[in-house]
Amino acid sequence: MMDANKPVSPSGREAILEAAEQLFSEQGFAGTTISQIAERSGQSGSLVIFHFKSKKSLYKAVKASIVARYSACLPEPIEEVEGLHGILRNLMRAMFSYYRNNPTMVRIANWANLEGDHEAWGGESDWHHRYVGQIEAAQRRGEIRDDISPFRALIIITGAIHVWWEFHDHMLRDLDQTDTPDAADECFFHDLEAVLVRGLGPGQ
Amino acid sequence: MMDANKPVSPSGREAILEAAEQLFSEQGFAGTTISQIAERSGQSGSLVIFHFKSKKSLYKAVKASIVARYSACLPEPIEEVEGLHGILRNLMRAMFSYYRNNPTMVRIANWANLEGDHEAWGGESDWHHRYVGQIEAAQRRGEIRDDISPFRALIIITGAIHVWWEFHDHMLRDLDQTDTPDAADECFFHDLEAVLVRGLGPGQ
DNA sequence: GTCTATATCCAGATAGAC
DNA sequence: GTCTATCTGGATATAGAC
Repeated sequence: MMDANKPVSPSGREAILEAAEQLFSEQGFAGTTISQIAERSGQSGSLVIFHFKSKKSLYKAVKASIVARYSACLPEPIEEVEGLHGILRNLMRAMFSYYRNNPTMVRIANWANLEGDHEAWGGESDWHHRYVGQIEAAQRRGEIRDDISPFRALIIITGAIHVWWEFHDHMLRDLDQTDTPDAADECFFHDLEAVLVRGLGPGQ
Repeated sequence: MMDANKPVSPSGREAILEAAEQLFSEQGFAGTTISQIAERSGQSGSLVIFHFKSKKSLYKAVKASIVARYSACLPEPIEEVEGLHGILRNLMRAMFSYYRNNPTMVRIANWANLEGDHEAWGGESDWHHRYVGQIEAAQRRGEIRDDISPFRALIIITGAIHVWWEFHDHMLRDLDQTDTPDAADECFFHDLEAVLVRGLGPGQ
């Protein structure tokens, strides 16, 4: 009789998937070996292959599982949100919590980008288009300046946040003055919002 | 008799270094093999080891050569530049041409960041501090709003440009409306500048 | 400096017993 | 499903002749 709920201690297959996700995110595909995955998951190397056929397809399974697990967390299409302030806060808050809560996904996406993997991150494109649409609508309502393309406005917003996380450690080590990482995130959020509200606002 | 000038056709060692730079930038360290480097450089695998001792140290040599070659191209400390507009254009133009002209460096730096290599890109830190200093000075002169930390202002500026290049292909494929890549770069530069000039400007 | 040959190791993957 | 044993290939690196 199958138990529909997640088991308390993960099955062998689950343990492998989890260990693989960690290791791929730390070291990338080429930098990770099946033995490492076996060791960290407490399973044997042959079991890894038994469950997933090949290293390559395990990698795909990891990505698929991430997408399945987190696509629900992607910024929701909160249609009622209006106004530059609302759109900005909504988008920024969603991205911040997204990046904060999914460190392995962020890293794997970065590896995948370098490796030339341009598929599979399915939801992302929809997500972009949805926000582009929101920005366009706000422009029509006169809430966002309309001399900037909505596509590029979105990149400016998301780019700053993306880079903040991509070089998080690097920046805190090198340049930041704040005490704790959390405080640094807060400050960045605050300053970025201030710049964007004014930079994207209407009027001249 | 040594020729001080670069030979027209690169020596074996140079050819290896060049091929290695390409391949590391395309596939990362773990994803690249000595055989590939040998093949692309037209040399033998043993020669690669002969010249560079090990794959690891060849990787270091590649990074060192990149730094040596391009550190001169880093945005210069044009002290006379004043005013938000001047600083912005100066920084943005420098970064754009930098990214555009050094694609292998950009990719290798991204690999290195994921691989956890937090040294070696020596000039970068000085470079950041210099710009932070410029922004601070402009704030004291009242040319840039002073409720934003100079450090975070720099991240907002450089972040947008960095991401633009990191996902250049991705974005052009997915979202952009312009005809040519060059035109897309132009437009992005233009829009980003417009947003930042207003977003970072003084007063309210 | 350049080659051939080779050592060594370990990766990914298979076979088959249990 | 899980194990042990094993295959095969390819990786880094060395040795030594030329």
